[in-house]
Formats: sequence, C-alpha cells, structure tokens
Amino acid sequence: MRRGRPTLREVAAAAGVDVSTASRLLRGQDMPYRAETRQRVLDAAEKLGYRPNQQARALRLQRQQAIGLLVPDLDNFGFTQILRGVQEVAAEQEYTLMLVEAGAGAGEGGGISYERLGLEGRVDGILVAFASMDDPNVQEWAERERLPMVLVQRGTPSYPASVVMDEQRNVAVMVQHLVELGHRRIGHVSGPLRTDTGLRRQEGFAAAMREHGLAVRPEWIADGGFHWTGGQQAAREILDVPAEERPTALVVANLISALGTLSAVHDLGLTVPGDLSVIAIDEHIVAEHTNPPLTTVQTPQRELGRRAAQMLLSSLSGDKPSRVMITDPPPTLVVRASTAPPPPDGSADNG
Amino acid sequence: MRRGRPTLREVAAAAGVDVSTASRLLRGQDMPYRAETRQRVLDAAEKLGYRPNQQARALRLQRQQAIGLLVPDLDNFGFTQILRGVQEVAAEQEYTLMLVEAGAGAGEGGGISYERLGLEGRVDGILVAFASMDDPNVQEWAERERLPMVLVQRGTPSYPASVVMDEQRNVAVMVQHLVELGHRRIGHVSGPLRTDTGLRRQEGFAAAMREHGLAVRPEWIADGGFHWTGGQQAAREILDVPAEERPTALVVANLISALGTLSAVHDLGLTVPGDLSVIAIDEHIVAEHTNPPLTTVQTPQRELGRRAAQMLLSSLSGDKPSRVMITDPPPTLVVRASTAPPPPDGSADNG
DNA sequence: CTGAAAGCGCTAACAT
DNA sequence: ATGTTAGCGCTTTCAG
Repeated sequence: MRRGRPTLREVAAAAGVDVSTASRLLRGQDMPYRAETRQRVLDAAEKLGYRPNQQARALRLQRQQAIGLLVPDLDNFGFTQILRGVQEVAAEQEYTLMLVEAGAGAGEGGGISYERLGLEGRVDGILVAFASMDDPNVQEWAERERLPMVLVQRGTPSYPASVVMDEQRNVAVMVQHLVELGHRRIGHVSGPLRTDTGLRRQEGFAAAMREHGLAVRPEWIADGGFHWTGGQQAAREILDVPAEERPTALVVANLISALGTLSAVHDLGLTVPGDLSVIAIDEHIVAEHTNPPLTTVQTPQRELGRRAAQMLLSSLSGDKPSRVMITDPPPTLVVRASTAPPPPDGSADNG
Repeated sequence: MRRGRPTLREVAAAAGVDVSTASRLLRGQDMPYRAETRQRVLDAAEKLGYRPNQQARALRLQRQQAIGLLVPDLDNFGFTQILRGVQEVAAEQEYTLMLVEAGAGAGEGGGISYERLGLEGRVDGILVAFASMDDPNVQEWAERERLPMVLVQRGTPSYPASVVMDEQRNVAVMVQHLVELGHRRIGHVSGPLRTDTGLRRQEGFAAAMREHGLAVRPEWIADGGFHWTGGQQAAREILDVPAEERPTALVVANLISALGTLSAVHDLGLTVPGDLSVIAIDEHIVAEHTNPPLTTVQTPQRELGRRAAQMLLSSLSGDKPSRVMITDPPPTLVVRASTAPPPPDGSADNG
C-alpha cells in the first residue's frame, strides 16, 4: 500500500528541527525564527506536500472546527437560501460545514435515528433546520451528545436556542395583497400544526383575517403538511364543494405544497387566477415557471441562516444562546400571475 | 464549563476494569467475558451515557468511516436521486455521508477552492458529482490530499474512476419520441461542451438525428450551460428568427435549463407545444408543474449514485476503481403536455 | 479472562 | 530561538 500523507514529524525530520518548531512555524505562531530555519521547514513541508491531520489536531484541541446542518429533505428546494446564509458565516469563521439530510437516517419506526447520522464527535455544534416541534428525539440526542444545537426556522417553547422569522408578518403580507385585490373569501393550506412554523403561519393567517374584518372559516383551512401531496389533498378538501361555498383565494404555507395545490386546482377544472387566486410563501426561481407563475412572499431566509450560524458559533465560545426572531429585511411580495381580483360573483362575503 | 462527554477511561474506572477490557467489550469484540464484568461495564457505560469519541478512534484506526459528496449547487434539484443512491450505500456500509456544496468554497478567482471546504482529513474518500471536465483543481486537490475520488455523472479521459450514464441512449429516447410525433426539425439546448455529460449528450443528439436521417443544424444548437439563464439565452438564440427557420422541437440537456427555455419561448410569444415541443432530461416533480408540464426522460440516477458509492467504498479496501457506465434500469419517457405533433406547416423538413 | 503499555499526529506548557 | 515532554481518547499487541 502506498505511503499515506506525510506527518509533521517527517517534515520536522526532513528540515532537521523538532516537531514542536515545525508545528509552531507552520501555523504561523510566534515570531522569532531564524530565517534559515523557517526556510528549511517551509521547504520541507512544501516538498513533501504536508497537510496537517485534522483529526489529530481536533483530538488535541478538543475542537473540530466544524458544524453540522441538518435538513429534513433536500428535495424541498425552499431551504437553499438558508443554507447560503449558514455557509457564509461558517466560511467567514473558518468552520467546515457538513450538510446532512436527516431523512437519510430515518429508521423503520418512521422516527429519525440521529445516531445513525454519524455526526457524533465530528462537529462542534449543530444547526437543525425545520425540526418539527414534536420530535423530541433531536433535543434528546443533542443533549446526550452534549452537542450545542440551534434550531433554525423552528422554535420550541422548551428550547432556548432558536432563530425564526416573523411569520405573522409574512402571512399578513399575503393576506393584505389578496384583500387589496378584492378578496374576502380566503382559505389557507397550512403547514402541519404540530410544527412551530406551521402553527405560527396559521395563527398569523387568522390574525390577519381578523384585522381585515374577515371571517376565518374552518372548512377553508386544511393541513398541507409542507409537502407536495399534502398540498394537493388539502386543496382538494377545501375546493371540492359547490362553487358558491368555495373561497376565492388560497394562502399556501410553503412553496412545494403550493405546487400540489395548483395540481389539485387544475384537476378540479378550476383556473388560476380566474376562479381562484393562489399565493405562497418562499421565493424560488421555480415559482416563475409554474402554471400560472406563482405570486410569492420572499422572506429573509439568508439572514435567518446567518443569524443561526452566528448564534451557534458564538455559543461555542461560551455566549448564551437565545430565541431570536428575524425581522429584517422585511418580507416582500413577488407578484406574478397566480393572483388577481376574485371572479365577479365571488366577491360577495357570505362569511 | 460543563464536563464534556465521558471517556472510555471513566467508564472503565467506574466499572473497575481496564480501559482495554471496556474497549473490547463495548465494541462487541471477542467472546469470553465474565458475565459480571460484562454487566458492570455495560451498566457503567449506560449510566454515564458513554459514546465513543470518533476522532480518537479515527486517529487510531487511520480511518474516518466517512465519505464526502461534493455537489456544485444545491439549487439544482436534478441531483437528489443520485444523492439518495449514495446515501443508501453509505448507510448500508455504516459510513457517514458528508454533503458539501462546492460552490460554497468558490474563491474570488472564480475557481473552486477545494481546500477551503475543509474536508481534508475528515473523510476517507470523496464522490465528486458534476465536476466539469476542465476543472483540473479537483483532481489535483484529491491527489495532493491522497483522497480517493470517484467522479459521478462526469467522466474524464485522464481519470480512472468514474460512473456515468449512457447519455447516448438517454438522448436517443428523446429524439425518438419527437420523431414519432412527426418532428423532423429538431434543435438542442445543450450542456456545456467542456463537460463530459454536456458533450456526450450533444454527441448523442447528433447520432440520434443521423440515425433518423435528420439534419443536425448548427444554428439550432446552443449551449444552455445546465442552468436557468443559460437555457433561456440558448433558446432565444435558436428561436429568435423567422418562423420558417425555426425548429419545431427542442431537446434540452437538463431540467433546470429547460425552465429557462420555457421562459424564453413564452417571451417570444410562442406556445408550447403548439408552436414548439420541448423535452428535457431528468425527471422531478417540478416538471409536473411547469407551464406546460414538461415531458422528461427519467434516468437511472439512483443507481448511478449507488454504483459510485460502492466503487468508492470498495476502492477504500483496495479494489481497483474503474470507469463504469450505468445502463440499467433503462431511461424511460415521462410524457406530459410539452410535446405534441409539430404544427402543420412546420412538419416539412427543409434541412 | 483481563491488564499493561505503546502509539495514532498533533499542540502546549515548560524547559533550556 | 528551539527542544523535551506529556497527553487528547482510543485500539491493539503482548503478557500474564
């Protein structure tokens, strides 16, 4: 078998110095080396192609200089901006970012087996995106592993470290847009109510409706589960009734379930936005290409990622984490063709 | 500061045995322990919440039990099935999979700085997906790091370890479908010709056209760069000519550039499939929701991921890697609304 | 059946 | 200005 990577000891030997000298020098520590010594060490390292062994260093330093980011499902493209934010901060602070798709570790029981992810001892801390509120496993696991953890895009009353957005405001922007178009009969394809985000978006929906003096009709609300099929089923439930009992617009709690919603709407023979307006949260290039192109709300996802990473990293150096809500930049509407004034006969509010 | 994780030494002490005994026993090695010893060790480990330190183990074993998967851009959702395949195999063999978005390490020079990814020494080997042929850095880097590497979905004449698909056949399926619909004037929004996949898809296109006795018109071929804007521009180049000089169908070399293509087509006031049929490679739920829904070719991506991971893992135990082409399962057509017979006046072949 | 001891590659006091 | 030494937590001969 071929020789592995050269070790520090070998470099030192080649340069005729002690390992400690080589170690200091190669890390740029201290100042006063004899110019010749420095040269010899540098040359030797260069010549042998020396690269420090992270593992040995980590073992010695008791620090991996790496953090993990756990996401549930990479097919859900709504999260990439969060990832960007996390990446930026990690790079700035010279941490390695390890992305892990949590679904990958799902055991037979349906629950996620966090142990199977093999992150134990490979990272100094972990960012958990979109963990549902009722997944006690994450928290337990992080505790057992003594792994500092920050929840991203999900808060949990019982956990002290999280970064979320002002979902109330996000949803308010959507409702406002619809109201301005003349809608009064508005329904909601929500996220799972057991998730913090799903819950807060739904509460935000109710609040925004009340603010505009509109009725929240339970039969116009259904759980789209934040995924494609869920969005489809929810829309079907809400819309498969006589025309006069239907809402004229649907606020959808995330982008991928909005795709399912559109699908159901078309299956029912309805047109968007002629019969029904649809607006969704989370902006992505895909929204430009749906049929019709989707009006969306762009949220501060990148900032969310940044703040979460910053919090995790600073908590590694002893700072106390906290519950943070991102409010800047504010959510902005990206108006496309899926929203329009309600059909003439549908503008009456019978709620 | 709070006590870290308990060490093996502490467990051993608590159980009143030597670390070596605890080590063996906890790993399930050997057989003959005194029942009482076993119980004491197990109890102690349980009580203290012992988890082995991966780093120390890795240092000792000279093996990380982890592999990396480098992808260029997570916004490109075409790769998730490959990821699934890789994940399966990694899990089966109890390897941890670290996903890294390579774009993240891009330096100012535009090139990717692989060192900055910080994978060095954290993984035993690496899978590189979609690396372009002219990126000498990857190969150099892997060599310098003595990191076994397998190229996924990209071959390179000079590199001995890769897994690719039969792009010739993938493209043939698309051309065949169009020909069966009656098209004879077919254009191609290709991938970058400096990438192996882009090149092979284009060659496949030319070959398939020849096979059907159709002319390959250079002005009907443009590089869509495998991304959104590229697909848009390429389509514009090809289509922004008098109607009688346009193709009646476009074969697009990947899904995301097909979105850009659709966008350009609409901007030009053309309808799909009325004026122009569009077919793309790579299947994804998003294709069901474009306007109109896209006819695609589903390729054996998962299998590709599996084979690549298997090759990497087996090369870690000394097997010689090779260049593999996946041919099974065969590519299958997913027919949707974006393909139809050519317009009556367009079926004439003036090529 | 279990313990002692060496050492993976590195860093950080503590010497000179 | 550089060398000596100990040790991070684990596995593995080699001895009993």
